[in-house]
Amino acid sequence: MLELRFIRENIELVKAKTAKRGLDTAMLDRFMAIDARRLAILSEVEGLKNRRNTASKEIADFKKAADHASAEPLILEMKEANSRIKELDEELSAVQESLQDIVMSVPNLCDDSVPEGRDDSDNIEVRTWGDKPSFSFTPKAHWDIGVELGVLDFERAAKISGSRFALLSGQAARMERALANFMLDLHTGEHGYTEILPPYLVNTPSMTATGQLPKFEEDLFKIKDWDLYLIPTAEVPVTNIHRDETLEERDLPLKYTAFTPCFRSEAGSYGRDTRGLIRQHQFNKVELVKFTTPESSFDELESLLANAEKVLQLLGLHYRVVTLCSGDLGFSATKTYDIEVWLPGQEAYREISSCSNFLDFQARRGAVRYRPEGEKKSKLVHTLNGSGLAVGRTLVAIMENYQQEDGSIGVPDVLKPYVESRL
RNA sequence: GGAGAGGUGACCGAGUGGCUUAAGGUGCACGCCUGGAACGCGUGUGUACGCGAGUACCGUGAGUUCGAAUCUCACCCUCUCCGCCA
Repeated sequence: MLELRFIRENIELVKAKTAKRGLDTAMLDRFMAIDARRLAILSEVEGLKNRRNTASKEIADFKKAADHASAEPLILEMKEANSRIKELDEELSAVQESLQDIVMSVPNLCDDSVPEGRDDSDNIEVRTWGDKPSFSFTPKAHWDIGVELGVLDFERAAKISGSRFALLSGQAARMERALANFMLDLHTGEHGYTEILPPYLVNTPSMTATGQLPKFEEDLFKIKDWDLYLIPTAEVPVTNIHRDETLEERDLPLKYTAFTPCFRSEAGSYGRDTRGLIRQHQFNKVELVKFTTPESSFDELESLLANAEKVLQLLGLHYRVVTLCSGDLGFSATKTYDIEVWLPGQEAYREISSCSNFLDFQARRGAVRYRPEGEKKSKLVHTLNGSGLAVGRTLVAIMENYQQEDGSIGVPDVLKPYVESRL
């Protein structure tokens, strides 16, 4: 969420940045009109309330002096003023509600370094790491490898749950677990993150703070008869750890990592990625979340990205980093890097991590502040997060990159302790 | 599900209709003191909206009143005990 006053005072900038994302700016014109009405009501009703407050004190003084005759006309005056106050208050809350609806659906301003573009084809490659592996045979897609090995079962998953669910067994299930442990050990042991195991069901205020609500409810699974949603990413519960809190600057940056399942309805992606593990209603992810000062958030974005890249480097998987263009950028983010891993079975780079800086956009919605050293006024923190990594897609990458001609799958060296300790 | 207790500022905690513009304490900031620190003393210390005077905010929402943290109603949450249960 952007600050109301900022929108009012920088309306042309906000419109330009919203247009850069390829979005309609008509709502911003409505914002200006409604906001003007709001200010007019505010000035009238606050004047009346001021009068009421002073009159109430006068009445109290008269009553104390047992001078009921002098108090009477004031009481009558206030009875009349109150009916006008009630009128204005009602209009004010209606106006504020529609203003709130608009402000909550205005996306974050994209950073100046974000390239202008329409969709993912306009994303800009920043760098690549490693090389595409070469094969003496034609590499297969992971769904063929997995089904042939008997470790991926999509048919039974469909029977149990439906489409876009998977059943992992044996080596695949164990490797998924090994990957999660490996990633968590790396981020907690080497990168200084604190491990979190959060709730997987969260309420409306939490979903609103991080930006999933009110605009993207159709992407979420909701629990019937409860104010609870299945998390689409650990970003939601972990960022909400400090909702409505004031942190101390010396404690920043706060760095958390969490391994959780993620649940997404994938509404509107009907024909896409129907085979394999790439696009599921349920998948596992190790998430990285940071709370920082405004001064350091862009540096922290670079190190967050480096922390995520490290996972792929240690696994020996070729990837590239892209900067998302304005049209592909998420609603709450000011800048996002995607890491795309190479999948030889599909001869394509596929997103395996998304690392974003949200500036104070989520912090304002969730009221996450910090007190700068030596200052008395608190400020909003900056929040960041990124996948470190999507575990299911990492499993896919290993299956496709480490496949052998005989149909078996090699185990990356760093993963061997995790896999073998389970045997 | 049944019974009871409670939700007040960064934190603890007083406060049952108008000297509450929320006591007191802790923490924090600044100043004094000190060679430097601790201790001590003093001052200050929330959020939102508004150019500002100011207005609003004591779990949430509605109500009573000239006036509500304080009274009424509904709801939410936390804790304790009982029941059920992984």
